[in-house]
Amino acid sequence: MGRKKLPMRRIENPTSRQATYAKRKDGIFKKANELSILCDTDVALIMFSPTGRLTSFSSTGRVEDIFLRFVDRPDELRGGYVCRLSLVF
Amino acid sequence: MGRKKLPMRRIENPTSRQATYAKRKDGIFKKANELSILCDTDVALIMFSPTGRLTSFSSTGRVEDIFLRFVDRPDELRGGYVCRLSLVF
DNA sequence: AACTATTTATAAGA
DNA sequence: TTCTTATAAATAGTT
Repeated sequence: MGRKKLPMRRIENPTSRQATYAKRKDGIFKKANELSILCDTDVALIMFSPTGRLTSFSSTGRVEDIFLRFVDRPDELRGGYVCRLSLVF
Repeated sequence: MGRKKLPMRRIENPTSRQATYAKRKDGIFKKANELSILCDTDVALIMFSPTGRLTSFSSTGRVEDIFLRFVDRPDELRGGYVCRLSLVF
């Protein structure tokens, strides 16, 4: 989106990187919130900013509660994807 | 987005709810992946489908690794938001 | 599973 | 830094 298409790689300029983080953090937050409401499902989200600040979101109770439901499942039922390894968009 | 604006409440029709979940799950996945690449930062995401299936994403290593960095912080530094309580969009 | 009309997110710019 | 806006991207309803 936006005036130009952003190449999908690390933004080298620290000011731009932080600015993009601030905007996209809000966006993904909103998406997580909407997903949990529209689909009546549980979502947990943990994000660290480029400067190390933490933001977390949980659709219900605490992040820990949702995380516990995650660790209770065997690996093969965790639906796990790791960035840059098995994810290609 | 889409042909009509969706009211921000639970989608009652189970087929529509699952269809919307499938689309938006992919979208938020993509956003999480892009955020971690563009801003060179860590992101973890856990989502349950309306039928209980789990999907997880981690920008680095395992979800557990990022979660451990979360629990290591005192509450006031966790940047926590809970849907429908402190979040208003 | 694809399509496309619309809505939404956001990169630059002010 | 907060606001604007041109453009890219996501997606609701449809086929």
